[in-house]
Amino acid sequence: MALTKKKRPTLKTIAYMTGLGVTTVSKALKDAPDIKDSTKQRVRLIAEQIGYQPDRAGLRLRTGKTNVINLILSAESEVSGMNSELILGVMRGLQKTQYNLVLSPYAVDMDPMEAVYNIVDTRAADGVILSRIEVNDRRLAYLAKAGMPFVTHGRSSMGLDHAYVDFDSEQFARHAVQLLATAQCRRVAIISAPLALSCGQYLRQGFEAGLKETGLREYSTYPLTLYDPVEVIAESTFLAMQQKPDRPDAFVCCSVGSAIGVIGGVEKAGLKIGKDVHIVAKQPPGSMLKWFGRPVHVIEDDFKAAGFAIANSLVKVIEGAPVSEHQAVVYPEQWGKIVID
Amino acid sequence: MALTKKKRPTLKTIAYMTGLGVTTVSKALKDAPDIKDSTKQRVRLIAEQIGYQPDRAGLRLRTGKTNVINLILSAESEVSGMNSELILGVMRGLQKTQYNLVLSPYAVDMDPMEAVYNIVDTRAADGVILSRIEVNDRRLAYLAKAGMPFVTHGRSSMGLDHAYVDFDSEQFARHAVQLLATAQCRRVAIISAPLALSCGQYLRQGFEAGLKETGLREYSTYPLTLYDPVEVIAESTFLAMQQKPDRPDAFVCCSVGSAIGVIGGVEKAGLKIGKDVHIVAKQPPGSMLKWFGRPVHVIEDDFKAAGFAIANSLVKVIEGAPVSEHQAVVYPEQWGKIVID
DNA sequence: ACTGTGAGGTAAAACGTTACAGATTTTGTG
DNA sequence: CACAAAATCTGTAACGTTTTACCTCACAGT
Repeated sequence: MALTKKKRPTLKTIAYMTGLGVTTVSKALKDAPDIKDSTKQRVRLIAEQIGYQPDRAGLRLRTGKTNVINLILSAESEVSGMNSELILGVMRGLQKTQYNLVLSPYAVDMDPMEAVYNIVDTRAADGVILSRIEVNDRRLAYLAKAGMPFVTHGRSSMGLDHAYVDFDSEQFARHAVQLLATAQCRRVAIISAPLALSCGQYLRQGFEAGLKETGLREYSTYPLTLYDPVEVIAESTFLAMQQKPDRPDAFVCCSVGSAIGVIGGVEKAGLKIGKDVHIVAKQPPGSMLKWFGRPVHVIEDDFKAAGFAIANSLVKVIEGAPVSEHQAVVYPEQWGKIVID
Repeated sequence: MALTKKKRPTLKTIAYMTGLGVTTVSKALKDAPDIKDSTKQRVRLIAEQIGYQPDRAGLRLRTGKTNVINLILSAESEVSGMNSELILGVMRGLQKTQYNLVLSPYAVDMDPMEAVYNIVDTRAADGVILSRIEVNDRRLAYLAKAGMPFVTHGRSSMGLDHAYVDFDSEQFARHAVQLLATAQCRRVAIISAPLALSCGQYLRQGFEAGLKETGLREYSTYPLTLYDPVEVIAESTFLAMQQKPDRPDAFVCCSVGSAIGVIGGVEKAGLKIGKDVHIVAKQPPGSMLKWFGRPVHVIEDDFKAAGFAIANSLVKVIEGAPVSEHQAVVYPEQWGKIVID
């Protein structure tokens, strides 16, 4: 019985119920100054009662405001744990806001610009979140020129002033080398990010600064990045371990996966982590790394917190806040926590 | 230069360019039967040229079609790897379609129905994807009654015919017990999903069927689920190992995290995986579990593939396909692959 | 009595789209 | 050639919202 097909209430509904005009209701609900207080009260009461919620399509059509935030991310599963944490953080940051989060994939086999083009010229979102930022990232240039607000996870070095939240990769790499120096290491290898990415650059800089400060040498011929499969990293590490006189005795790993690969390679060569080889790794909080039970120096990079901060910043930037006030480089105060079996 | 503020082309633009009416253009683009072929050609050509794309807001306002698919997921990071893979799969499945993927968080501290209510009565999506399905899930009942298409990751047992993609948990648990029986185990514990979840039920059924077939006994007093923190699982396992005469010598682990916890607990007690204790675990492909180098029987649950299938099914269901044609229970053909150090 | 002012309200238009009911042109038939 | 029928095209209204410009009324000042 009475499967009353209650239609969604609109401004018109409220107008009818109050006896006012649609315009008046609209203004009352947004607290315009030219509506009597008592009227506003009345309108709000009814709106509340019947559960009025503005129609997103009508609003969007009229005002151009989409109430959508678009998160562009790689559709590959590499480092998917990182993506996952970032998404979670963004979701939480957007939770109490009016914004919907939509995900745009960007496959490796397509032009990275495509997603950006699409969002900009269909005006599909009020703001955009990007990660995997390149040193010279055309996407950012395009978004900036188009006047589309955006916040990136990672800085860029193209003289473009934009909002970002970034882990201090430079400091991480420097500290990592220092830690390894105090552990009496001599030859250190780094499994970094590709140099095309801005974090790759910062890691490099920090790493080299660390080498200079400590006098450690780099075990170079090691062109791996954290995007390489664990298998590959393990195998390369195994091979490196065979270089009897000159084998690396220390690794800086910029991801959990690469640390695991290195552990695998080292142990396959019959050597021992924490004795023959020392590792400093970056990981998100709660990573499984510690359950490996190997003594690895760990520095935490909290992707979820980053996502949260990014979401908050983006909302502010959309509301017109200057991007210069939303540029954060973060680093855990308590770094170098050592996890031992 | 000429930063011509090119406005987005609309039907009106094309109408003006072709000299036709807006209605005609609209119909031509959707291949209506009452438009001359040559006209359609002409309209399509121009639309192509100027890069016309229908306005989502206008369309949605007029037709009620949102072109949005909503994925509801827990905002907690527990088992986030799984979420992540599922999301990736869904993204890929929606890649070439007209649909946008929007993510709705559902925090533990809020009514699980809230997200569903919201989507339904603001008509925020054309279809919904749900996971973590309960035996008797009110969300599904509500969606069904509201006529909102949905596909779940997991079955439900409430006599409601709906579309789903599900891993065959029952078979998994049964096979797991069989594998453990051939390894000469006697007392087996299971770290399952909560019984409130439908997969918890299936796991239980399969587990008990396996016990009956093989004559193995359950090490019961073990109320943990895969949602418990790894630390807790490790500690409980450690304690269980102290029950000298009656300690479990086998574990069925329904997630990577629980397997890791069990490994931790067992080894803390000074026992050896593969000798004193055997483990069968379920994991997504590419999990880090194998790098633990412990001999664990592994059966793969491909969340990404599930997400992909779910997305495809949902699109079909939205288009009116009967849900009975979109009910899949999957299980890897090649199961019981054994990973040894 | 006329004018001006401010408070409180409103109708109409517009955003981009499609359904509906016509309108116009072309074709077929006797 | 007339006229019906078919083919092709079009204007209007509507979806829900906000903006713009306008209306009405009461009241104060002259």
